[in-house]
Amino acid sequence: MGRPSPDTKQILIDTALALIWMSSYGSVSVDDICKAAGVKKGSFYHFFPSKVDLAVAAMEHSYHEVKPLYDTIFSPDTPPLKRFERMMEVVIEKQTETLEKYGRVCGCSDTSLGCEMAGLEERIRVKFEELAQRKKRYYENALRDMVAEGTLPPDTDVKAKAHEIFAYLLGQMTLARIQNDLDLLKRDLRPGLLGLLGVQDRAG
Amino acid sequence: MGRPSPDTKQILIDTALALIWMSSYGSVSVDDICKAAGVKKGSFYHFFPSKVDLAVAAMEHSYHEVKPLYDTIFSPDTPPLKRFERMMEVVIEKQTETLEKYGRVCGCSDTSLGCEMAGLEERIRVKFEELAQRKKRYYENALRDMVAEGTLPPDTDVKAKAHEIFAYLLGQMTLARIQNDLDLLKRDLRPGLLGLLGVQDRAG
DNA sequence: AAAGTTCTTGACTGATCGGTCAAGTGCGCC
DNA sequence: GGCGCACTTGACCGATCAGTCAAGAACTTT
Repeated sequence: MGRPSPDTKQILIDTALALIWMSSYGSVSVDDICKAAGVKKGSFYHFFPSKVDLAVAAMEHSYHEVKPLYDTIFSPDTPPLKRFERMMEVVIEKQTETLEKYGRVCGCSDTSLGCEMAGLEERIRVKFEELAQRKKRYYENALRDMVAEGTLPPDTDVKAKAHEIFAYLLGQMTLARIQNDLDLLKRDLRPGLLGLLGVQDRAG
Repeated sequence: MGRPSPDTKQILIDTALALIWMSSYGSVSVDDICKAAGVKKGSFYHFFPSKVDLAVAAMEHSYHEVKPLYDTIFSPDTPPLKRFERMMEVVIEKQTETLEKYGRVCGCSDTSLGCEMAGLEERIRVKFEELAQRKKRYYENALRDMVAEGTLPPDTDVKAKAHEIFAYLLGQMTLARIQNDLDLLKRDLRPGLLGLLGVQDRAG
């Protein structure tokens, strides 16, 4: 067929992301990905020198896909606390989507991949750290606005608090994934994050 | 040699736990475990019908190993807030141990195994859920004491708060594992958990 | 229209995977 | 002292693993 499909690479990335997110890196083979993507293995290795290269590309792609949404949620035009509240809503919406689309709660793909592979593949660890930094920057930015408006005390360690919030989100999503249960996330995500922010709950 | 080694089974469990904790379930083969344990594969399958059976046994074993410590930390003889503070110290001590012993921050073995395998092996999901429940019971117990002594408001949802704390710990440990970095854990674990508890930091 | 580049194809490799098996080997017990 | 059970051994299985390769097909460039 020659050079007909210029998006073969993108199909591979999308397929791999879905398969690995649903199960795990180790349990999804290159053959699995190729079969699901309708692409031959030779083509796979034309675009990606190895399986981990595809995984790294998938991490990068998944971030670029949600970045516009992050920019909207964390718009300086929105009151900072509302940004966090909107983010929690979106997290739950996204998890509901994967539950419907893939039949299970999938959690955060970067975290699952990172937890499994960061110790074995340095490039995955590096990519995770890069994306984590970029996400935490949104939180830090909002926290600084909260300090400015007086919602948080002026001596707040913004970087530390952003890390705490990130860890908490990641923990809740990972638990939801492992237990394949959205109800706990829906019930407990919000009050915990508000507690971390040090603001009392004034009901949804 | 006949029947010389009555602890072959235990050696296999210990070896498997260490190897899987360091890397991942998928990247450690039965051959790897046998080789590291100095046991032949036939013996492995004499004791365990499959690789996942060993993993489940390892999860169970790791819990029984720390249970006495949990009982000490969460002794009703200790003021409840102090229990949480002591637990955080122990978490950091344990992570420091694995860093020295295995050369990397390993996080929580159940979480890593659960995150990787819960969607593929129902028995691992079930075992994770059982152990998570048992750990959360310690937190709930301490939280009830905090309500009783007036540190927490009487309408506190103890189960929800225990879940939040569990998720936060799990998130911090998973991040420490992925980034292979103990410093963030040391800096941020404590203030975040105190924030979740709704008590201000009165310095360590 | 010829040459060069990009992509596809399918057959192939050696290594490794989880798991099996028959044949021992040494011990406790009658 | 011999029977039977618990355990060990090493060879073995078919399937699958990540990755390779030579050949060809379609497109671009000249």
